[in-house]
Amino acid sequence: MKSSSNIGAKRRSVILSAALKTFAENGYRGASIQKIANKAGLPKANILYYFPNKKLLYSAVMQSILSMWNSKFDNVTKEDCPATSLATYIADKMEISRLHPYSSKTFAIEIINGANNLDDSFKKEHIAWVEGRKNVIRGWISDGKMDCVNPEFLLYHIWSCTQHYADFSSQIKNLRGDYLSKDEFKEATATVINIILKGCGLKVPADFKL
Amino acid sequence: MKSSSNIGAKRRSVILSAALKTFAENGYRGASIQKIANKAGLPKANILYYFPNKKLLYSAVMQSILSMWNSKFDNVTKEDCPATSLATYIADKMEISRLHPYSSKTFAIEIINGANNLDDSFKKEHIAWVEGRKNVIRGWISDGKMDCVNPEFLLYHIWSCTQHYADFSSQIKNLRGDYLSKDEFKEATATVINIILKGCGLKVPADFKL
DNA sequence: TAAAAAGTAGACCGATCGGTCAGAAAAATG
DNA sequence: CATTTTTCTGACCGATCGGTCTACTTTTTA
Repeated sequence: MKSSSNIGAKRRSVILSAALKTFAENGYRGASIQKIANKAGLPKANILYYFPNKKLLYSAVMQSILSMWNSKFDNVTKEDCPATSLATYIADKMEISRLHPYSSKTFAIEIINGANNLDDSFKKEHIAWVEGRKNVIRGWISDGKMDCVNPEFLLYHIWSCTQHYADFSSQIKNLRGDYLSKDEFKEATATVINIILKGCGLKVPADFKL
Repeated sequence: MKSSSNIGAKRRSVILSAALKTFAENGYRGASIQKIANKAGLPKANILYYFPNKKLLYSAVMQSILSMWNSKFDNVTKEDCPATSLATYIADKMEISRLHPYSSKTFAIEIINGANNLDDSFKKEHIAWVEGRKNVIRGWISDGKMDCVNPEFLLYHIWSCTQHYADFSSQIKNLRGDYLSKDEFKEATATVINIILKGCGLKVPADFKL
């Protein structure tokens, strides 16, 4: 029956991950279909069999990245503990940077280049998400649970610090001689959490564990 | 006399800024010499008259970016006030993000893509610079002037938060409807300074002005 | 002012780009 | 087994790529 779609799904997945890595290392234009094909171990024409053109392949890669970005923080309300919620969010984002650096890099390049290949639907979703999270943070502030910090700038702050460990990993490697180990990543995560939470007038909960 | 080198210097400068913008918006491969020529208002062959090939043009662009990276923080010692020094450094970096976003973006893309086009000499300089700054921060910590924060991670923290406002400006524009105004940039700068300084156990000096 | 040097620019080159196509190979179906 | 459908792939296409070359114009120099 549909074991045909089985091999198709497997190929698609191989191509997507080869494409993700190639886009992250070369940018959109620099990632030729031939390079992607080489990395996937398939002839070029086979890539175009599964993804009729480069834009569609790129969109599929971008879609797989965005679907990975949902987090527990999406459902946090102002009744939740701000310290725990923010610390968890930061830790989650750091874990994404550690485990999926190519996704972070490809997304970063897309934004840096002007975000011209992102659906308007995603952009609107993103605006709504941020609006909701800002309201939660505002609630925490007006309840006196944390310092009066511009909620939007706080979100930027969290995104930038955490994504940095994926996007700028080559710089970090140059400075340290090697990529961060899992333990070093844990220490970096603790540092980011400490600075941001303390910087917002929050204490890292005693029962919070990485 | 050397009015010949005058027009040459002028052309070089026009080409460099057109190239910078084109690299930032398209990445290295996506920035074709033709695109750069169009943006500079010159025929393609004229670009190649001043910069014999694309790599050399890119290197020249990168060099002009790196020469802009020098800051007052380079000469700070552990005798200086950490709060003032760090606040000033952050403010300087934010000002670079505001005034030279294309430089920041082009540099970011280079690092994200693996930093394969940076001279080893620059990389070594960078390592030495970081080592020096880490020692200053360690001095502040051991003198009890600030919290015990991993100096390297603190530098990463500062770099990421400040460069974010240049590199991810398209995302910020999408969320706010427009780019940050000069005043909004000032507010963002204050927020970054507050979070990081407080996060390190420092107080923003009363006499510190943006 | 004449020679030399610097700057301009169109035509052109081989290589690579994204993408098409026809037909072979493999797999599923009846 | 026959046939239909899916998957695979080398050959090929026009466009664009980075880069060269040559001839022309402008500017500088002696």
